[in-house]
Amino acid sequence: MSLSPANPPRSADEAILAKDPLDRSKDAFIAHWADMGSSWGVPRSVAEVHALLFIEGRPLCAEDIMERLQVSRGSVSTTLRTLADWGIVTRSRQRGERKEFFEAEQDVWNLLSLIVRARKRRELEPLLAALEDTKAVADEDAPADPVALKAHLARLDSMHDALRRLDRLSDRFIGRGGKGLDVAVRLLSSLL
Amino acid sequence: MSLSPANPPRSADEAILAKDPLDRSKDAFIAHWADMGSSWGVPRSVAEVHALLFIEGRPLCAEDIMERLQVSRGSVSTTLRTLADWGIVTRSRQRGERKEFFEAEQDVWNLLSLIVRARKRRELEPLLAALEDTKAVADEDAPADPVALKAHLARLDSMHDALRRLDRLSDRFIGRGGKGLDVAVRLLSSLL
DNA sequence: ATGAAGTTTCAATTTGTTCTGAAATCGATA
DNA sequence: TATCGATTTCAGAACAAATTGAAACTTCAT
Repeated sequence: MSLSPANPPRSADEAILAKDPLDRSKDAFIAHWADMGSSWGVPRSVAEVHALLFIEGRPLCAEDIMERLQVSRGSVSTTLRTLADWGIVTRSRQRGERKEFFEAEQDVWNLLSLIVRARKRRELEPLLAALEDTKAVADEDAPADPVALKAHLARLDSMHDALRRLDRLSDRFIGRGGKGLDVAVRLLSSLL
Repeated sequence: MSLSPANPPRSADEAILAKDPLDRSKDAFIAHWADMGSSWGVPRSVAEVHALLFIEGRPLCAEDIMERLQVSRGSVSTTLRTLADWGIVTRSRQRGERKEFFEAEQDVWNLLSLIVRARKRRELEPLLAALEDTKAVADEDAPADPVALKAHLARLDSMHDALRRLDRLSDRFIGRGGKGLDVAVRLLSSLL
């Protein structure tokens, strides 16, 4: 059991318990980041662990996280695997320590790039493939109503084209060796 | 009750029942769009209704949607309100009809702009405000460890700055008029 | 006013997701 | 290879979200 500054708030409005202002601020950050995560389909606890690692800015081990966030071993384990898969958290060994430590990407643009990259791979690419199939299905056999068919294909195409464009763009700016998200943003900003 | 080509698949792999290829293709689109929605935190049924309206490309009434997607009246009502709030579906009256009809934005770039705009308002802006508070909390009173405090504030700032930048960017390119996103993407593409 | 058609609301339920905790597994050490 | 600390797995528990269905409400025509 721990006597440390634990009890992080589970929702954005409860950051009231910790004593040290610094810890209260960390708790607040964790809570807000978790709220954001939730509404983007990231499990709350995943976002919480990430927020903790980001805001601590130093490697923590599983136990540290369990105590600080008051979650189970199992949950921490799965959560860390997820974050490592996305590439926004990296495992590291600490000299002389047997256990693993984890730390979060600290550069925000890099962080955002990694997030975008992961979602592109997991979601955008499969959708593009699916849209191809969907188009194929439409004129498989018996094109009953040629006019309706044409309009339908036009709709699918407009969607497919737009998404493919975003896909290619992100390859350029976000993909490994790409120019970087920050460059893209700077460029756009400068172009008024 | 309906004898129409109903029974839409609930998940991407079941688009096997309908007879007309056109309908099967529509079902496939609906399923894939719904899958995508789910992983972005949009309730499946909301994404399904939107996909149906988009792919039909013509106004439908609540009853049409209920039958086609086999969902309850209540669900359709809530769902349509959500979509209307986001601005990607509009209500319309049909000459001589008492009931309301709904149709989806057909221009994909416009659609994407509207989605981004809605999420910015609902999620990004509140988060930015919350980060301000979070910074304020940190040096409320008793700055126990000045060095740690400075590092902490630096982390919060880097996050805050990056997000604020995205916020301002989206104002420029997505704010009101339709073609903003389209233009932004074209610009970036052309800049290699 | 009254009734018919359409829509919204909301409590109860169903459905789906995340978390826990203990057991199994891993892997470094001696 | 036996041991010990650390990690992963997984079935069930706990929790959260979405859906239903029926009642209440709104609107329009007469």
